[in-house]
Amino acid sequence: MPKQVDREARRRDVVDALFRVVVRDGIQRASLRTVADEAQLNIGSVRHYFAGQEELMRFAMRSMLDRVGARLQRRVDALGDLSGLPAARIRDCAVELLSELLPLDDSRRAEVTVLVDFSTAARTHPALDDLARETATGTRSLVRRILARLDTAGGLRPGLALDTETERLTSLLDGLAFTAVLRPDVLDAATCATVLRAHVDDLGGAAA
Amino acid sequence: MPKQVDREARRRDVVDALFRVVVRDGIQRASLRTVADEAQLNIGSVRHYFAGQEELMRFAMRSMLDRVGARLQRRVDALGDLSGLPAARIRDCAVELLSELLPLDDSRRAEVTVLVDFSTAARTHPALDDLARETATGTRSLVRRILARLDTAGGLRPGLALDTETERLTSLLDGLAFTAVLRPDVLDAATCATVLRAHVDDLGGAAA
DNA sequence: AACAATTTATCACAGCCGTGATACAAAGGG
DNA sequence: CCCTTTGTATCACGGCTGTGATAAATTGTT
Repeated sequence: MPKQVDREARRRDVVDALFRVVVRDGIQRASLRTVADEAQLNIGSVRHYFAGQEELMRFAMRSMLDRVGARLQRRVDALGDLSGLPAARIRDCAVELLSELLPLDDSRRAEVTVLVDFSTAARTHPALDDLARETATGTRSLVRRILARLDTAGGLRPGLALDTETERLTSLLDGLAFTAVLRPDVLDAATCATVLRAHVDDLGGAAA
Repeated sequence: MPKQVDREARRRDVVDALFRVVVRDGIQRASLRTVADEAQLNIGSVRHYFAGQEELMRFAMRSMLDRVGARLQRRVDALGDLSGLPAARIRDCAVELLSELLPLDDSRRAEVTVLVDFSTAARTHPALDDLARETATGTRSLVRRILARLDTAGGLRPGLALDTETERLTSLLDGLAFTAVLRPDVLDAATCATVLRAHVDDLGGAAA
């Protein structure tokens, strides 16, 4: 076989460059040429590893979903078995886990920025539709599982509907992420965390 | 004086055409040429009424802010004096008012779609920054006033911090609007309304 | 009728874009 | 050494963008 180049690694390099462009200049500016420049590659090389713009975009969004999903899974595994723990402790874990979806540091800010740009772009780009849908349903699925576990541990006030609470908490997270990314001058990371904490505590009952 | 053309009316026509393009194809596709076509005007005419792309965009976003703001003000005026009313009734008014910010029908869906597109675009378009900021702070200001009035009417559970609750409710609204506009298949109008209702009721206490 | 201001309509230019086609370099297997 | 495969680089094309410059049509006033 000819040249020995790690194809997958190259693709990841290109996608990383694309993420930097999206975070810095927005998804509109993420053309094959600008991404190639950012990756210090020739546009011909980029086109060698990706069939075209659409495949690059889809692969990039899929990579981001996998990345966030993997980190979440790692966090879940690290928590281990929670059965028998006091409700307050489980609430802490819930906050910790959900915090992964908020732009509380530069790394997560970059991720959420990319996801917001991709999700909004998907509205008018059919090629990204299924991935954007997966993003929305994935978050809901995670939130629902967390609330369910919280419930079985007695960490949920009686009279709350799981369906409604799932949408409520998910929308709260989405809104926090949205504004924290787009308007850091209006909503900073600390306030983000405070609001999430307040909501989860509130779900558990009056006692702080 | 020469030709008799209502300059402001023409500008409004162009802006309405721009909104239609943004809702249909996204803000990226809202070029001078496509907007002129949508308005059934020559690009030369559009450029006669607007100095350039930037002024058109700014004027359009300002128009949208004014439109939503005016409708909100009308709603507030229609409510009249609420002092002395039972807390439950005030909660109803709060829900009614805040529902204006959610895409519960086609008209509001179009508005929210435009605002989401403009707000995300503003992240990388300095010309729109102040208007996007105004959007975010305006919503917060409204939510805060509503919560404050709810509080004085005894419609707020004790132990809630106004600052935090303002951010919480605002983020909830933003998240609902965001997903309802981008993923109507995941979050429909009815669920939107249900969640808002549940949150406001929850702020008032256990009793539904 | 003549004029002037407004409005409408075109043309041209430079700059992006994605992409097809193609040439060239490099590297490992025969 | 040759040859095939892989990677890199470049050119050209059509299409879109905003915008400057300019012409033409329209309309009210004088």
